[in-house]
Amino acid sequence: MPKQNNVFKEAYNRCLRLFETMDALPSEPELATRLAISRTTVRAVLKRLAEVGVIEWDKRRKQLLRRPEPADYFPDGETESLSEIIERNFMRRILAGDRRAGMQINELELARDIGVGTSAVREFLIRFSRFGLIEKRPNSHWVLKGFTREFALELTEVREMFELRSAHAFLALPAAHPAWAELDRVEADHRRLLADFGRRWNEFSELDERFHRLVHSASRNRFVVDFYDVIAMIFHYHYHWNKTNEQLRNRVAVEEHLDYIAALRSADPARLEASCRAHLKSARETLLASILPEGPAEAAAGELAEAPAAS
Amino acid sequence: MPKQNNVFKEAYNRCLRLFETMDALPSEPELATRLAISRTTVRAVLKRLAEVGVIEWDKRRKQLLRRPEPADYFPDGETESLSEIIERNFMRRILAGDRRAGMQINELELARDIGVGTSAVREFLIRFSRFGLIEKRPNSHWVLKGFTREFALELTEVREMFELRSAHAFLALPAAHPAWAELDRVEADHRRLLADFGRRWNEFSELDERFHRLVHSASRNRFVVDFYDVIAMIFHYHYHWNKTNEQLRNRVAVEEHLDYIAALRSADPARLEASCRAHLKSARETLLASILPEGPAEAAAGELAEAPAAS
DNA sequence: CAACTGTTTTTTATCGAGAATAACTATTGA
DNA sequence: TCAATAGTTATTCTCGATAAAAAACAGTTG
Repeated sequence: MPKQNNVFKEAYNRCLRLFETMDALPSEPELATRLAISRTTVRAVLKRLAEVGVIEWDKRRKQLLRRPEPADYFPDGETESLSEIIERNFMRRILAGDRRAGMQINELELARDIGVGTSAVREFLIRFSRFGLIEKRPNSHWVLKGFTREFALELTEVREMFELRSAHAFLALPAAHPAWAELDRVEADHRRLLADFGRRWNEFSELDERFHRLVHSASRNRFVVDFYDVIAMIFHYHYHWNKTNEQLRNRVAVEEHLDYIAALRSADPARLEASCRAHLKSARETLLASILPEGPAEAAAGELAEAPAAS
Repeated sequence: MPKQNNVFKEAYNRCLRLFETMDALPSEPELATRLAISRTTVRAVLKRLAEVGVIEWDKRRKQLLRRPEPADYFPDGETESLSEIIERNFMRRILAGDRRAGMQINELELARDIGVGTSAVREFLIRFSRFGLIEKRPNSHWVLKGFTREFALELTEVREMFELRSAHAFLALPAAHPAWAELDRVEADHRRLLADFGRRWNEFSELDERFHRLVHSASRNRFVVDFYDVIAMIFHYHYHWNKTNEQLRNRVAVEEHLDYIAALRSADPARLEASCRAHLKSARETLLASILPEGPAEAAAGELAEAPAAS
């Protein structure tokens, strides 16, 4: 079974969503641009829509016959890409389940458990390795280094270094730079969120990433920007699984962000430094608090795993 | 033709080299440890050695029949691993050959040109992408971002941030830490190199990496340490292909290293800062000098390549 | 004739197979 | 008995095949 047509299915769903509020149907190239897919897939989607009776399609005469209904959509599970499936499964395993450091990771077993080919798992692991949580023993297995306290400290150390530098670089951006406009929008979204916090507090995670990526982008340095992928990945799963005090934590973070944004606008480096540091400190503490304290048993397991590698 | 047996061949060659000066043949597990391979491969090697008549092998009675001759060795080229072959080819293409930024990279074409399977190329590109020189358009091609001036500046910016911090962390290492002993050895090797510089100056590249990795290791931060892989890769190919003033550059660098080492020993943060900065500055200038100045044509090419990505 | 549609070619994403290798288990002989 | 060896099983690494998706090419139409 080579390649699932999840690009098609996902595009089909997004197309339906589009047609719920759209009357004049756009041309094939325009749809392709809108959905960020190739025209080949657009035509497949249109063909199916015509078959199902949502639209009438004769060359360049396209007409909406009826509004899409919930039953028209493909189920969520089928639109997920293979790498997303693998990532979700893998992260659940190492963050939630049996996450002993030093544990071996078996490509074949992972592939069988998730129900995908080994190549997909291999490529995922290679991509994932840049996050520093796993390490390859050539011609042999992968070693799980574990989402440990050390990992969190190393991560936040670099994060703080990069973000402080980026924040200062932000100050130096010319007033006409689009980042300032985006900062306005991000701030407005923060205030909107705060106004209805009781209901929408769980939207914070997304906003958090958007704000910090904006700050990092001011560094104009691909290594700094790319490093945020590591942070985003960790925080994504962290937000996803660690629910203790979540609402309060998020509320504090929103306030800190607003202070941080004000500091960026103040053009006062000292104030920015203080505000940025304060926020980074509480982010670090939150992350550290979510990590189970490790006993010496864990360290021993790590050493045990180290030994057979040499032989 | 699945999988080249280059681990076997390389182990075979190293085994021959071992047997040139060895009389009592060791056991299988011991040989495996010595050659850092599995016993299975050791047995394959022994089997072949017996077939060729270098040894006699009956269960646990092994005997050397004759000394290995040059003709017994496998040719060197065949001992290179697949990923090394791909890396070398790829780097030659983008650093030496047609290195227009924005250029598309075609997996299939690369695989055909190099003469390997597509999976090997895919996996290489995924691994290589963390160096920030290429970027994937999902479901589509890779884009070469190019070894440009911007790349070099972004690389050195992070490098300087990390190395300064690591150098200061080095000062704080306890006197008993093994890094100080390694620093002694590295310094001694620098002096030895300097004593016979006219002949051995091209050994500097290796020593350079060893020294800087030692400094970075003091950070005790996997992201800092791993980042040196990017630097090492770039400098490796840079040393390999840019031969202008090479000897002089290396000599200057050796002197700077010695000053840097002395500064580490001085326990004087201000002196260390100055010495480290001076060396990093000249490293940056050397790297920048090796990059061809880019005209506006290059930037235009980059923009052109950006456009079709959306469609 | 520019934008669109129809058709064909190329490339990517994924799986399964098989050689090379590692890991595990049983055996042997001093 | 126990360390070294022999035999067996499991896993990684690589390739080739195939469907999905993208891209290129070739006609159409207002």
